[in-house]
Amino acid sequence: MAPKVTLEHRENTRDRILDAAETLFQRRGYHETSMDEIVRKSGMSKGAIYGYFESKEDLFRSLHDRSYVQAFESASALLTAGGSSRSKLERLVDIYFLSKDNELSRERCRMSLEFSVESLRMQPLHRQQEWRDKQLHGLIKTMIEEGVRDAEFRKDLDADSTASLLIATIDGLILRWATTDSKIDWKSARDAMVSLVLHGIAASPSRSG
Amino acid sequence: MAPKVTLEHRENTRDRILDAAETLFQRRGYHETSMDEIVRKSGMSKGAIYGYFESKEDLFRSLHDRSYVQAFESASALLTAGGSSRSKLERLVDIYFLSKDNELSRERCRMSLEFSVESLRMQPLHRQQEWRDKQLHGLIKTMIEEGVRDAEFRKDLDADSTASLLIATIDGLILRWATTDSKIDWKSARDAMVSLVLHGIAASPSRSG
Amino acid sequence: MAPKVTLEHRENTRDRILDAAETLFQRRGYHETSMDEIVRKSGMSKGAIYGYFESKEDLFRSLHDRSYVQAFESASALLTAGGSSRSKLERLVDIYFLSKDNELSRERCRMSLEFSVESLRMQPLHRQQEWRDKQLHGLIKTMIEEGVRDAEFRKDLDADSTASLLIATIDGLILRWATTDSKIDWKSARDAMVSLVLHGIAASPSRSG
Amino acid sequence: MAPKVTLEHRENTRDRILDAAETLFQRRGYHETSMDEIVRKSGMSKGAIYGYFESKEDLFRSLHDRSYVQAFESASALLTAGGSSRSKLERLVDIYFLSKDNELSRERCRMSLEFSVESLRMQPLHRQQEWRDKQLHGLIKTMIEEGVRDAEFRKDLDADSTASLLIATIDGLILRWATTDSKIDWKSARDAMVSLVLHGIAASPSRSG
DNA sequence: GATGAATGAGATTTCATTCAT
DNA sequence: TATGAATGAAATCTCATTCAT
Repeated sequence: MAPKVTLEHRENTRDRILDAAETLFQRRGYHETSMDEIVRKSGMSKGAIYGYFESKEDLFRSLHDRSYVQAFESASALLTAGGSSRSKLERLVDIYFLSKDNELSRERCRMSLEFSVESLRMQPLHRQQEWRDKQLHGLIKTMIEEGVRDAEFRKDLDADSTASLLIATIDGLILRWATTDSKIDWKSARDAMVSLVLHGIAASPSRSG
Repeated sequence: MAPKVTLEHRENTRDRILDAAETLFQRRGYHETSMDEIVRKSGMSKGAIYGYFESKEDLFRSLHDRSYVQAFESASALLTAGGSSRSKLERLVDIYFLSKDNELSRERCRMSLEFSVESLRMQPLHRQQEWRDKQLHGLIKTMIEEGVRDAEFRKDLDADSTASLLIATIDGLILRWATTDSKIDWKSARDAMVSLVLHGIAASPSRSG
Repeated sequence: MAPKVTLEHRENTRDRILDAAETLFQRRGYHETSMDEIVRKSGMSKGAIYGYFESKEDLFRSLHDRSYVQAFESASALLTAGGSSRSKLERLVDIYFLSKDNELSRERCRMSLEFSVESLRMQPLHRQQEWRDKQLHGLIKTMIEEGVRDAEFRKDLDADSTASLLIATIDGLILRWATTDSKIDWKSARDAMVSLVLHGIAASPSRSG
Repeated sequence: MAPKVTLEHRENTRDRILDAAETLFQRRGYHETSMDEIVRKSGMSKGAIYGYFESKEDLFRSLHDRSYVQAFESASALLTAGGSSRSKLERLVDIYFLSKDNELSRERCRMSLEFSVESLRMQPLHRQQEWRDKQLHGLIKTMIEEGVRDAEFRKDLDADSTASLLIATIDGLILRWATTDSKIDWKSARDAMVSLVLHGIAASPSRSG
């Protein structure tokens, strides 16, 4: 009856279910994972799971929520910490790819990608997702503006479109990474990307639009 | 009963099925589309469809094949045509986004994305997909090498990793595009991207990395 | 902790649960109403409800009990009160249709009907129900016998079968009433019924069997 | 491929499913009967049943349809056949209670009653049901008008409300019949009812309104 | 070859009831 | 005694695929 105990208990149980679902969705994909498997993995009963989540889709959604909040907090912390804009850029890229235990997580990227696809058919979520995208966009835009202010980045950069491109580029790397089986030397790929983003590929530093 | 007629007929029928599937997969997604719907849309019988395709997955695969071949041919043609490397870059971006009728097709991007996700669980296809990625990679690598040779691009570019990044960036834009509902001015987004890729974001043209 | 207070409390709680169930069963039907909804509506806990009622079915049964007792008391009172047999007949019909607040209650009729259906599969209850039917039958039989004695009704009436028919006719009206959505002028329907029951439809007053 | 064979086949299969469902719904009730039981009883596969009926509810609806059409045709035939109005009245009552094999079918009445209850929550069907009630009403109204014209029935009868009452009375008998377990001598109950309906219960033939 | 009725395993979800706290 | 989290059997329905005609 003590509410604190009950609440804590609910949190734990919820997390237990989310953990099981995360493992399975990452390993086998959303559609290939059945609720029965989540039941088995989590050790909970079917009814219990439906007491915490309205549906399989809601479970997926909630799982994404948790990941997003974790990732956003990490990104937020790193970007507000000190350091050069360049180093922030590097760390930003890392956040996307490193899981809790600082391991590159291809599975995680795959799930994230699958979520992007599925979320297209989840109307109410879609709104939320767009809001979050804006949040992230704002964060990175600020980082770029700081870089411009500190003269690390070009004066004539449009912070808005640059932020969009940056995000897209990182997303693209995730997609590649998630999609490929061949070993990639992650560090050098990241460095190459940062270098490209910093200096571009053009021969002359002439400014064209 | 001339075999040629029959072959032509088979081709047509096959395309009819693929067209129906394409429309439905794009509109409702792969998992949400049932074979019954494809039967209805295509006007073919169930047996007929299974005469042309081994399974629903095979149908999806074949559909992707057709799209890929079309896109690759377009890319190939554009890149071997004349023009500056910069203009090639611009056109390359366009190819990804423009459907047959030169319309931006968000639906198409979505299906392509869904295919990327699904293909992860389709082992035999996966190989093929990697081979194709290499093909595309080679095409773009060649384009970059030409750009370097013609002194349009920086001398110290690593063609390999630059090609990867380029592809990733474009993929990322697709993902954004497919995932977002808000109107995007496509031309200016593309120009911003090309500009970024060409000149980078760094303030000074000093070469680091 | 005086036992009387506790008993009173139990009665109140019991009624609170019955009220909640009544509202829901009438609004959504027995099968469509879940125990969770009753929990929510009544503001009681699950355990509490199961402390008062053995099962959902028992709850339904008890609810019917309460309604029946109320209705039977009303019928009993009206019939033993003075007045012509004809006026008793009229009032009898009304009792069936008027809820506590003297409003015609279609919902109530519907629930009563649903109960009749469900009770068929509730063996122990069935007995009770038959006993009650007999009780009501007796009440009405007595009323008819009085009517005959007072020369308001035909001498050759068989009180038994006439009572049955009378009940059936009223039940039939309930069924119609419960089942129809169209507005019915209740008073004139009742008067027509009483008139029909009194005088029959035959042209001549000749007595045939 | 011959359509006639296929159509006939479909009809037969459909009827086979309906027969199985009818038996079970009558024996155990709608809610207590599971689709699995219907599968077992009909000898069809689950998929097959869902190929013929959209849902369990649709199956119930269709079953009622079939019964209704049969009953209405019988009623229609009997009423348009010759004979006195009184004999028509008697036969009308019988139709309600006698199944195909001319057996009194309590089970059938129960199912019909349960359908009345369930249909309240089936909106689209509800409309149809009301239309049917009107159809039946019209049929009986005509019968009464003929009785009046032939001077078998009282001149001052209102055909409309009398038809309503008549139907209600029969429905009430069904309800009683369906609801009771005790043996009822059907013939004498019917005769008593017809007699009551013809001559009323009032002592004097004085016409009151 | 073509057809589409039939299959049936398996998916998600519900909900009356129990029982540890 | 009261609570409400947990249970888990059972329900409805889906759908890729097969195969007799």
